[in-house]
Amino acid sequence: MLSATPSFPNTETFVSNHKIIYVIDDEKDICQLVSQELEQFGYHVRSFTTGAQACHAIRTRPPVLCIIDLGLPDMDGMELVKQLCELHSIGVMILSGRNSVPDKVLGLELGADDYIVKPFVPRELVARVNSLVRRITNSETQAKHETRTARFANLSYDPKTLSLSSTDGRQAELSSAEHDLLIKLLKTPKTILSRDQLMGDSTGPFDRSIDVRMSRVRKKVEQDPKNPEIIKTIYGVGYILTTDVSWHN
Amino acid sequence: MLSATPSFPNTETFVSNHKIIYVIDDEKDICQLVSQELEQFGYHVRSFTTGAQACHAIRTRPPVLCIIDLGLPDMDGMELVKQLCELHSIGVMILSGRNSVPDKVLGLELGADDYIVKPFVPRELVARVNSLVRRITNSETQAKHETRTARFANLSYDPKTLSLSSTDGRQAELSSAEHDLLIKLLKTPKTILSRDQLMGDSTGPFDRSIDVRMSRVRKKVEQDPKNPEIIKTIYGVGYILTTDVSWHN
DNA sequence: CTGAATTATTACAAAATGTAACAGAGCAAG
DNA sequence: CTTGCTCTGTTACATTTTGTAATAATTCAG
Repeated sequence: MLSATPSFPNTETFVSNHKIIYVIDDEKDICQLVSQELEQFGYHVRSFTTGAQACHAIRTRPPVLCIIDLGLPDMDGMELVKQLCELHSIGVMILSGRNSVPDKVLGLELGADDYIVKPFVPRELVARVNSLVRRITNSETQAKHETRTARFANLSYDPKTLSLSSTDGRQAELSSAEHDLLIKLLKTPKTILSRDQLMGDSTGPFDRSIDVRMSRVRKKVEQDPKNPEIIKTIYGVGYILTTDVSWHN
Repeated sequence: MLSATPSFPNTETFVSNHKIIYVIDDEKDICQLVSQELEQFGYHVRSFTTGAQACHAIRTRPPVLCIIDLGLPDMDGMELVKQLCELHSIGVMILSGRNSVPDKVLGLELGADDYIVKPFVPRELVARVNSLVRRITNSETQAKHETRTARFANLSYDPKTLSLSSTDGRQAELSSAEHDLLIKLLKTPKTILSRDQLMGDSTGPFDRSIDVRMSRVRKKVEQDPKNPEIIKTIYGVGYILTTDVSWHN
């Protein structure tokens, strides 16, 4: 049997980092504590003490997940959670002093992915963040295992051979980076994906490589790359695959 | 709808149920309790008291998620968790009597999505299951965007492509900010909406940006933008979409 | 009708995005 | 090892989107 294991696995290497996380809490101490802990694990953290500030930042630069205190000064935390969850597929963790079951249930049912009660153990918070980030950006692993062919618009993409073919006769081979991007879109169609979500890992915050990759994918996917129909840009947020996708063996 | 707890929002209807969940625990009582609770919420539950049985079933008929007790008789629970997480993109919740932080961290870092300590509150467990199922199925089939086409006045708006076309031949593409605005109007037709309601988030009280956006939307929507018919201004209050709206697939 | 308040529009600046061109890395063949 | 190729990120610049500020037009109370 497995007893208390003194050494944790070196999770830094497992989790793709440089991901952006927002901490929204009116208590500066909490922000600082959480930030510090997460930064140790390679995350890029920004703190906000009001909901309005956070909203603006989320719209400007969507993070991979938000850690939200329910007791904000300027708005109802639950309302913010709800909005966030409806808006994009950003991860939402509630960090609250309220320990009642109804509160937890309400938060989780509104769309939060986790609910942590203060006072909390920093290392456990990090583990939960890692877990959620892993789940959110999971399309990477799925991408590797996917062998079925995807059909969307008038296109057919075979992940085994990385080859794309259109009913109108066009054909193209994708590179692996292009493949990754396309697969992530195909796995989450009709959903806005932020640049962070599309970015596997290994990038700094001043990175435009996604845009270039997207441009390259569009060249092969779109009939008229200058007026994309299949992959649309959502200004200030990310990209979205507008078509349905079906998978075939 | 919601039987047990009328004070909670009716979010169960959002979660697509009839999903299969496996409960793996050597204590039959726990299995029974969890099963019963989850079935009330529409899940399809199967219980296993040994790891071997569960493994076989998982391979034969993969569930959307597994709830695993760490203390199994025939194998190390952690090992099972690890295998599950590596092999499939199945959700994994650990349900354990061990409350130590190292245990939690290990479990979560190995790949589990949640770690619940016994004794647990059944309703919270369900909420966490709902949350995780939502997250997992979201990444497969998700339509966070209105995908139907809206018809109003002599116009037709396709939110998938952000394109607007009129019976008289006019055509326009909306930007994403314009889209947001128009969608809000279309979702609540014949209702006065204040600027705050239309704004969504993140703006000070001295903000006229809505007016500008509205002006831009009108340029594309109205036949004669100088004399708007479809979107009227309510002086001192807000705006209103005057026409009926119907949605089509 | 007059004037203050509110809204519309225009012009401009800032921010975000698209993409061509370049450079470096990796790799296979010679 | 070198050569030539592909892939990929970076840079630079064009373009689009968006908000802000200034100005014009409209509404409403009196």
